[in-house]
Amino acid sequence: MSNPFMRAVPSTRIHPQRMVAGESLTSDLDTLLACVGGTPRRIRRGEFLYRVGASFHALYGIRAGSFKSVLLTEDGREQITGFHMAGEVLGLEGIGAETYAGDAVALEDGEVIEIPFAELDALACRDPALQRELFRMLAGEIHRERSLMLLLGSMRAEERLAAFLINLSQRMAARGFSAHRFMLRMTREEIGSLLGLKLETVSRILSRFQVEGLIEVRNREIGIVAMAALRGVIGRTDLRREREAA
Amino acid sequence: MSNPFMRAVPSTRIHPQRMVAGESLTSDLDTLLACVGGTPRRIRRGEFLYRVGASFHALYGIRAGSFKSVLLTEDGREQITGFHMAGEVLGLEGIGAETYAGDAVALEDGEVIEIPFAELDALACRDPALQRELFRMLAGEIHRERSLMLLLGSMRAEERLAAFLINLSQRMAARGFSAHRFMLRMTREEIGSLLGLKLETVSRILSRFQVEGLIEVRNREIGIVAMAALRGVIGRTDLRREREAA
DNA sequence: CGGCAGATTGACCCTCATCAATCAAGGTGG
DNA sequence: CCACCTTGATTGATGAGGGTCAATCTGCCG
Repeated sequence: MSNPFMRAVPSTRIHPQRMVAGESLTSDLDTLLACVGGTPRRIRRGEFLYRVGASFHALYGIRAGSFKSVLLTEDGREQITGFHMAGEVLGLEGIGAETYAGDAVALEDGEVIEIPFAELDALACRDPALQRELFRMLAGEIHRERSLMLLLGSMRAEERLAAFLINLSQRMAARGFSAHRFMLRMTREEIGSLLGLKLETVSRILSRFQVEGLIEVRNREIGIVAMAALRGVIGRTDLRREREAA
Repeated sequence: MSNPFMRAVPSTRIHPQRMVAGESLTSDLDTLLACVGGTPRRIRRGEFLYRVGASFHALYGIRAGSFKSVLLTEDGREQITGFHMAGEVLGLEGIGAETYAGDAVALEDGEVIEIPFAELDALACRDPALQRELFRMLAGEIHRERSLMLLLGSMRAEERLAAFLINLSQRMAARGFSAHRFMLRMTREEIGSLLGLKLETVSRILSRFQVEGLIEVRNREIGIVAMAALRGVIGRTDLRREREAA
């Protein structure tokens, strides 16, 4: 699983020399904006970008801030299906459907670009490159979700947390920020919701990782101390660990 | 969660009067074949339709038989991401990518139609309706996978099994077969792999459902005795059950 | 008939959810 | 500025749910 939580971005489209902290990189969003304009819109923490069932009319490119995608069951349970940061595009799952399939909520104040889908669609009919790009983004979405399914279906709690941290680290690095020290934008409960765990489990395992010298945790600030060891967590079974110790 | 495992098919595209056992219905596959031709190909149980990493060149419409989609982690774990039956289309996740994202394996002897994607793609550039149809199918795939994520992330073993059986029943009904009696095409282990459970748990819970009078199980033959009660399993917590009993 | 894959069932125990208490950090109003 | 409240995080105790190991059983095919 290369990227359990992040839309895969072909490395050929990244410009390493431009990877300075905070500078925006070539991304799905840039690709779209090169084709159509969009309307900027400020959004505040807790606000909904769109809600499940609302009629699909636009994609949203994230300029600043971060978001969560949320799904609901009819019996009231909710699950987070992803966290999203600047440069990513939200609302893709509405393409081909009449309505948005879930909620998108801002985790902090931010800014998005609203890209009307009608325009995009009209353009895509005449521009095969854009059409291909849209397919590529949808396929990326499918890939990302499959990776998460794999995590939810076959990993243990420790492995899930390790995979989550590694992924966040990679995404930060890809955006030009430090891969070893970053702030979580979401609560423990939200992390648990994504990973299929309870918030107490998330908290306990973060503490355990700290005791083991893998990471440093101070509230929402994460420092990755031993990346290799963190990667090693994925794949290890506790049974094995105990038997080796015995 | 309307359809945890099945690609959603808008009801307007179903022809109720045609729902006779075994007759093929209007499906994604028919829609594609109305646009482009395809090459029929017989396939035997256990054969691979395509493998992860193989270069993406075609979609496959299932004419007969059933298939599983499988994903692998680099550390060797595998997980099934879906079972597919006649009328459904495989390989969608390759659209927009260069390679197939997983394996597709036949669960029994069957027949597929190979639809070269190059042709489809060329047509889609000139035919907005076809383009829209492809987007719709991709969105359906995303929707199906999100539902499975929800199941994996928030349901208990009993609920997962109940959801699985209900979904199979609906799909059988949609294809004109009995919704109350059908054969499983996959092993307990494969069911477990889809649902994030071990084969013993699958077996135990099927037995429990039988004792409770919800279903009848004889090897791979499933009879659904109390559909309403089976639906009721989803949402109930065992704690609640025990406290009510006490 | 024997062999084998798949299914069932039991015994045991590990992982994680649950319940609950405490703590830290911010924000608000006096 | 401090008292107060709220939200989020940590940590402990306990037990249920489901994984693991293992024995047995069934049906099927050569």
